[in-house]
Amino acid sequence: MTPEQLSAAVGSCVQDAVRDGELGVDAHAAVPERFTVTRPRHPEHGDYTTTAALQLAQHAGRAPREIAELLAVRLRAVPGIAGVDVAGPGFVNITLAPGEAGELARTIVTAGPAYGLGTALAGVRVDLEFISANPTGPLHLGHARWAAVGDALARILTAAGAEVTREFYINDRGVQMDRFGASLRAAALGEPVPADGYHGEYVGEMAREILAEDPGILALDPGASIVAFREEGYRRQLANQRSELEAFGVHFDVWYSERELYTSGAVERGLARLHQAGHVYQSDGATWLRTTDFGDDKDRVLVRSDGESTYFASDTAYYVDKRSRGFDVCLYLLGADHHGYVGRLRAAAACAGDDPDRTLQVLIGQLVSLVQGGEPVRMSKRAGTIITLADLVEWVGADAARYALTRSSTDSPLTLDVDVLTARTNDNPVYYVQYAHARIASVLRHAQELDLEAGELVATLLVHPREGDLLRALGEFPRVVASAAELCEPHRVARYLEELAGVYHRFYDACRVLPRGDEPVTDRHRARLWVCAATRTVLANGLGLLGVDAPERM
RNA sequence: CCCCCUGUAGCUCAGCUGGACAGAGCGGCGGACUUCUAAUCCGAUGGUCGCAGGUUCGAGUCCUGCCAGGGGGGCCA
Repeated sequence: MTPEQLSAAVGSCVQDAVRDGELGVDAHAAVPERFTVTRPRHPEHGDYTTTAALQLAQHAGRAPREIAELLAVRLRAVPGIAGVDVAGPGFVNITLAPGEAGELARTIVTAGPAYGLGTALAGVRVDLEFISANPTGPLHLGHARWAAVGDALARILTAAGAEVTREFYINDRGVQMDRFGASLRAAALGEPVPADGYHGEYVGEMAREILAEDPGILALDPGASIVAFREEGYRRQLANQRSELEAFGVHFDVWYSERELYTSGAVERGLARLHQAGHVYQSDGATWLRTTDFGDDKDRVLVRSDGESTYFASDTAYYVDKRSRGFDVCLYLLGADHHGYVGRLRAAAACAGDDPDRTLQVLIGQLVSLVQGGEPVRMSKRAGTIITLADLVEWVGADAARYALTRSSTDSPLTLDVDVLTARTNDNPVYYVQYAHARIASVLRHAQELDLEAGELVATLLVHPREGDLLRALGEFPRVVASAAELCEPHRVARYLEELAGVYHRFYDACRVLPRGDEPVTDRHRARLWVCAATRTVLANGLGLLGVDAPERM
């Protein structure tokens, strides 16, 4: 019996009790159809606990303990439930019949890669935009966080049934691009880079490459030369970013150019839509969007008095364009330094006629910093002391990097310690999790060598406390995936895997799986092999959601 | 002035969207390798959950106000 099935059983017991008028609750009152069952911290509280009675007591005419007793009577009649106790103020503690938990091993092994998938977001089309760096420099550590988190989130939302498009918005329009071109040209000429330009070492390197390939580029008049450098630099930088991300295991379905937004007429269409909705006005020679109609603290300029469109115009038009491409939800992953966007973006969505609560979701992630030798390492794309995504992958490998970046809540600032990450010690929990997987793979290899097929599962033999712990942990996986998707919090999967790995290691320590020496093969050996196979499946599925490899050997 | 995030064990951080006596890893202390991978496990130690109120059967979790740290507020990008 899975937690989901148990939860449904509790729900139907409640419904029946309400229907029979046992609870003193109005039959038409809003009673939840499902009550979550949780794993109690202490074993003496049973396998699962529900607080349904405590919740029902709010609008019932009976004391919580009385309700709990009534539910207990009904739950005891449910097949697969061995015992029900009422404790404390009205907790209902449930103990499953021997073998019920063990059957989960069969369920998991049978489902294989499908174990953990859900349908909560079935049919929902999600546009997930993340990173969206300027094509003027390498991807840095901050981008690395969004790359890891964004890709993991995409995988998790997909597992919850959503149809996800990973989208990268290329900021290839505006003065930063011109500054990039001017910086490249200055470097090629051996002149100092303008103060407002780009000063990283990569600028000089790239300038030399461009010059080597096209020596005539400096013969152009300065304006044309800057444009030529800009375009060639753009092309190379974008290609670099793309290959760095592929090396990191992150693949985007759509690379959307801001320029394209203009050449395709998307900006005009977006502005027309806003005009039509009546939220656009002229003032001081500029075109404004009345975002204050929808909670923004001031109106925003769409077209400046000099005729240039603002970034806000692009962002708004881009949103409208995404919606017109059929996405139900536009999900943005932004750094904390862009949180000022959220209010105006929501207002813009509302101006376009949408309900931002439904169609727009913005995740604000805190910044990443780096320490080395106890000293903070400044990272600035313009200053040149920059740690890139490629550096990180080279130093610690994609797995460790992705895992370290994904296991923390994006609400927390993340500090990566170069010394720790480069030392390759077991400080990094990814090894702990991967080791559990490799350990199981090893056991299963030995089983195969012994010609010991898992065979028939006699689930009632799985009665050791560590086996119970492991099975209960395995049962949590679908709910972890579902909540990670609902809350857009990939780190929940990582934390769960660490817990599962720990539970497995303790099981392994206490429960011998394979027969020793000439010991005859028993059903207990076989049952434990089933549990190992199930654990391996969940570890592999979970690591897969994070984009981290599940190694056969370590 | 306004907005966002954070404050939990020596350190880095979880805390299942309000439940039972507050958790993990790392560091430090003490143990376990003739046996399936010791990248592991076990034990002891370690916390007025920033402070003060409030909501209720019940608060690390929700509300209000403070304190501290970080990040933002533009006809910049």
